[in-house]
Amino acid sequence: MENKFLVQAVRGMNDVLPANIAGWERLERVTRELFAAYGFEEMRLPIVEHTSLFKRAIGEFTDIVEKEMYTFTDTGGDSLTLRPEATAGVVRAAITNGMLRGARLKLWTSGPMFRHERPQKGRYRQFHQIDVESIGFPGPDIDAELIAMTARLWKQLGITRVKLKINSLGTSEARRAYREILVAYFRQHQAVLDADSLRRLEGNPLRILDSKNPDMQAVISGAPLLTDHLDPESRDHFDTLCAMLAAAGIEYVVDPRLVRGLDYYSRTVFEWVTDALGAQDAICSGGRYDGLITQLGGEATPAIGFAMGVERVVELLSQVEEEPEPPSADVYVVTAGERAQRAALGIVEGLRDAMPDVTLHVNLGGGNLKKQFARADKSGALLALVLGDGELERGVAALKPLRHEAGQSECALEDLADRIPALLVELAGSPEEL
RNA sequence: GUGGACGUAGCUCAGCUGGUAGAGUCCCGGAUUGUGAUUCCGGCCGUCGCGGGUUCGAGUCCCGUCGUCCACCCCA
Repeated sequence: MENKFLVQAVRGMNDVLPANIAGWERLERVTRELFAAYGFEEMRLPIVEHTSLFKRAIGEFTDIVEKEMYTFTDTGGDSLTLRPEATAGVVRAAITNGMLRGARLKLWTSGPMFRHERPQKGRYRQFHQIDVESIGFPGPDIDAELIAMTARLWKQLGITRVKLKINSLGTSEARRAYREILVAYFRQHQAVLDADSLRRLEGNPLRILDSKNPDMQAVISGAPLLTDHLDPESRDHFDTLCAMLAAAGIEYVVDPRLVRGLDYYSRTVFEWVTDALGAQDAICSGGRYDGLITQLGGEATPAIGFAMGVERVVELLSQVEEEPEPPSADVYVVTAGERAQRAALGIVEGLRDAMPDVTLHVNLGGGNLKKQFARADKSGALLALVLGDGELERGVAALKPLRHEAGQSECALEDLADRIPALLVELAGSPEEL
């Protein structure tokens, strides 16, 4: 408090504290197992890449590149950037490690991403993504499988307030042609466009379509649809994807206005949204990027991927389930007397060897017995193990149940490793309120 | 980047129209010097986010700034 202006977290960069870690660990565990079951392999990538990688992959005129990247010059004079997303790095790694020839890669990675945005709920400057990429599969079968895998993930996590939106952006040629038609349309109605839309008319006219401004809805609903201007191959690709999703029983809505803010997407795009998180409602989204790899200098390879916002999914998780009790100790060891205190570590190490599954918390930092028992109680332990000078002289220790009326008993030191696990099973079976 | 709300003890909060701060909880000690959670008694903890202004006097009013939250924007 006194050094507040000196010791301060960087804006938009959060600590995840022990009280909140459960959801993170659960999401990490479930995704790890699920991805392995679908044949995806983990890779770990640098957080920093050359700035030019993101400029070329994401697009020079996107918001991310224009105003959100953490870019700096290192002491060698290179322009480097803290990754704002994961796909560019995965593709770069596939190229530079010679993984592309005849590639059929199923990869996933995770970690922090960085974007300099104004923080709000579900949007932070350092945030975490779990990212999945399939490289070398033309689809649409892999498109459907990826989406099915995400649907299964929500099911396994117990998340229900989500909806799947899909769309096709067509090939980059088709998109370019559509873009001209769209710009022509909006220019005819330029008088009713708001300031944001006028700005986007030059840079990224497709984004005008998902404006939230109520006054814009009339113009937008009258705009020509990308869906009506797809090239025949993309049309087939998308129709087959829809049929496969339907056959798999996965609910979706086709949203012709679903466009992405990154330039590399082509054909299939999808987004899982929720109504439970406020304005930052996209929890998982991605799409196909068939042209990106050649654009970055690799041999032509089709690919599709998605990223999930960890903070957002964890927030959803915390809404659907009680925060689990923090892990508590089985046994709390208290000591009485100087000799017992010195002997305690050795005795406990021996017990850890003999009963590795029992969690033993040893009282640290001294304190009288009153104090030690108060700590034992707060630790949640079922049992207190009392090592006192008097007991040790007789070769015994005292065992006191902390959640039961059952009285304290003595046990020979050499029998503790047998007696404690048996007692814990007994005590765990019938917890009483004291 | 734009707009709005809010910053008081470690935590949760109260402080009416300006008269220099309070509760609960937590923590510590005692009643019980080898036995916890309940009870009772006592104690510690604040430059009222920070800086400036108005005033005899500012937690309270004004300005600036930093931070948090929400929305726009953006997106995972």
